Amino acid sequence: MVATPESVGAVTAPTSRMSADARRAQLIDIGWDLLQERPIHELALDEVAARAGISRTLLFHYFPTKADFYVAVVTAASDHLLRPPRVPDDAAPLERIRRLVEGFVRLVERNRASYTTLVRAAGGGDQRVVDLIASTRDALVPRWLDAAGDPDVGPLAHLVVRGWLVGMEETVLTWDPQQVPREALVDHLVASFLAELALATDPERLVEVADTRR
Amino acid sequence: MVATPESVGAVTAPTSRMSADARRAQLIDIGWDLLQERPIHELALDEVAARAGISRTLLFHYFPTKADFYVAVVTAASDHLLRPPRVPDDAAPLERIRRLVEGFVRLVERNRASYTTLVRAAGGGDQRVVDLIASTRDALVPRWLDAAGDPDVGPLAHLVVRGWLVGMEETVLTWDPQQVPREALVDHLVASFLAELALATDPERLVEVADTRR
DNA sequence: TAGCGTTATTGACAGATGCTCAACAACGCA
DNA sequence: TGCGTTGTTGAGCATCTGTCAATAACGCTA
Repeated sequence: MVATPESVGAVTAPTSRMSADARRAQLIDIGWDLLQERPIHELALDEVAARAGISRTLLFHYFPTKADFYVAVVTAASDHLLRPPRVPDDAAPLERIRRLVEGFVRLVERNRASYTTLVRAAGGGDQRVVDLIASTRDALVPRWLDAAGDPDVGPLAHLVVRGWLVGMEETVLTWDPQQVPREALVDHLVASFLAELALATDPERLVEVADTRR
Repeated sequence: MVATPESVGAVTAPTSRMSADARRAQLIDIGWDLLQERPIHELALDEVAARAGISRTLLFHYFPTKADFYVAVVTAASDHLLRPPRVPDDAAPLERIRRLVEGFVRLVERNRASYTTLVRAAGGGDQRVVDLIASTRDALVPRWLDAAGDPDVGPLAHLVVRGWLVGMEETVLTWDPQQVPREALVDHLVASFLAELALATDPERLVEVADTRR
């Protein structure tokens, strides 16, 4: 279980003997909280242990190395934040894409700090974390293609849709609602995705995309 | 001076007394080489000093903390790799954008490992590095807008062009020339940028973009 | 309830690393 | 030749990761 914003700073009760699973979960929870405040190399395991009210040795009992601990924390956060979105089958492609965009914007609105921490972890940390984020992104591509009604596209479309997703991530993360209205952002992202996909598969369809914008 | 792929592993001569500037450059050079192999938190300053043939103390003389050293290394690499591209004024917008895309693809082709190291540094390291990469990207946006002949656009266009640039970065970095021909990639990116910009400013122009693809 | 195996838990220790301090030595200049 | 500037270093301190052997709490069975 990963810390949600509500549980941040929750003081854990003075610890007696805990079950292995509960202890692991507690430590990961604390690790995630602390990782919001500072990057991994500035985080001492002493502090994690202290917050849990246990000795540092016990931490090493559950996670052989600091890197292992780090990977466990980021993996848990990834499971929590990047849960694959559900798209209703009955809606039209345009509507399904809009739902996906809406879902992501909402996710960032609710967990901006956590999400930033997570994607930044993709860079600095362990190779396993880099791979984790990369494979999570890879897994996202077919979902968006399915939603668009274009499941079977060539390698170029796969490649650029993946890039588009990363670009959208950056766009939404740097988005300032004061400068750009929420609806304008969502509208643009939907049209942008359709245009990108059309360009990579069937350029004639671009005209249709233009139509949806008038 | 940042290490180019050619200078990697160059053994520096046994050191006598060096000028401050030369020593700094040498240390940054070595730091960059080592940063290609492993992330910053796995890099011991002992090793940097050993490669330079000096004591660890001297390293601290030039860079007060390890973080300072890291920032200096990444900054130097950024200056070298992200040098602002030159665009000829005489060409048409379409051609100028193509030049920019070509330039970036070529940059990645020549320095894939270095570039990956650099953008990954944006995540793991110091806050100053995060800011550096962010401001470098910000500075890139007006250049692309100028090239497209649309210097004065609204905040939405700024935002999405910035996102598009990050997406393109990801696309080119994960691009596998075996699966997608170089020309197809470049063609797509050019059209994609124009479509993105058109969507954010003047949707009617999308039709023109479609024309350039037939 | 007593005994016993399992395992959660810990204190003490070792090795590595970031960083400080005071002193030395090479160089330029009057 | 002498002197100030500065490039350079070894020794030492504090912190942090990781190890090891021992302890104590718990569940299970007789």
